[in-house]
Amino acid sequence: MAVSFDDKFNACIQNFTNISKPDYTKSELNYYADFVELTALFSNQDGITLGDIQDRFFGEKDYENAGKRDEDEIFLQDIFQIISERVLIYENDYPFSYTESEILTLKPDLNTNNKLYLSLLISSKLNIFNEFRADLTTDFETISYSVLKQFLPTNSKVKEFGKNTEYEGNAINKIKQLADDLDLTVDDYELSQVGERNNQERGLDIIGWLPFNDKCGNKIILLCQCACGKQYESKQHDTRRFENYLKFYKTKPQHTMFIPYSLINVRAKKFYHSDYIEKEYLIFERKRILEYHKDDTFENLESYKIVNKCIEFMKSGV
DNA sequence: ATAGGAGCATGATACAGCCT
DNA sequence: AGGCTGTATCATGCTCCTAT
Repeated sequence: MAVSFDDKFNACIQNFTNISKPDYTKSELNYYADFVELTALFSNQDGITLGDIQDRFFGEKDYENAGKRDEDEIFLQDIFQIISERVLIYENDYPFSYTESEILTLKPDLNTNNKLYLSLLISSKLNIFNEFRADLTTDFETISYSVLKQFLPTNSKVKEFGKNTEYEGNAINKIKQLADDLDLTVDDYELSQVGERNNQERGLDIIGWLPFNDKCGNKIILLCQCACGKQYESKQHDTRRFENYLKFYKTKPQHTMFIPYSLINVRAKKFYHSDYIEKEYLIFERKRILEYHKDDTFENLESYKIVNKCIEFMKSGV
């Protein structure tokens, strides 16, 4: 009854084929750019052009007036503008080449970071890679863990609190153990509000802190949440709950999110979708994750296998 | 068996823009 | 003005998964 890897993969390909045009909101060009990159990944080795995407998105459409047609044309150009930007900002990490002839194609030889890029791309399209959802979300947490370790000074502590956690018992017990590790006390009333039968993590996936040898609770602490789904906005409150459970001492924890989407807007030196990102959050998005992933964590993950399968699939030229 | 969590789909509602 | 249409937002519910 076990579904094989190949079956799952084929189901994903089918999911992708069934979507001729994803219906994100018009302004979400990033998401469309991701979809275009996926199209290039699953095309045969010839790559794709703006015209191919035009056919895929609007092939059936009868235009009543030229204005609408122009509007769609500009929309497509804006998407490819984002892709041109990505070529520049991701440099060697970018797994695609976008040539002078304006063909988007997968590079022939991909290094680990190129594959990690593809993994993040796939993880941000869980509706398509639905069959691998569990693998992709747990692997994303593992990747985020490794990134945070690389990002923080070498003596800092980084722990997984979600999947693969070393903390045991129900949520209340996990939080108590964590408080102990951090030399903090818990707010008993707030903690009593957590169900005894809640065995999970209450929205904290990873935690990192800069330790001191003393037992004083005054320290820099990062509370991290990993979110693959498109609704990462709505998960931003999750780590805030820990400000109720734990009595932080003279410092505020740094709320942090890991997101597989590409959010850096180079020209503005800010984020795309900036209005979705709350105050006082540190964001690790696609570009930053690639910048700080330096060890071999990724190569041992299921998502690495999935990426390789995609590449193999593309080269077989179906 | 059960609870909790992740993520998505769906449907109701409100609203802006456009046509007549 | 009235009505049509596409779009955005929100709450709800569904499915799948995991830990106990």
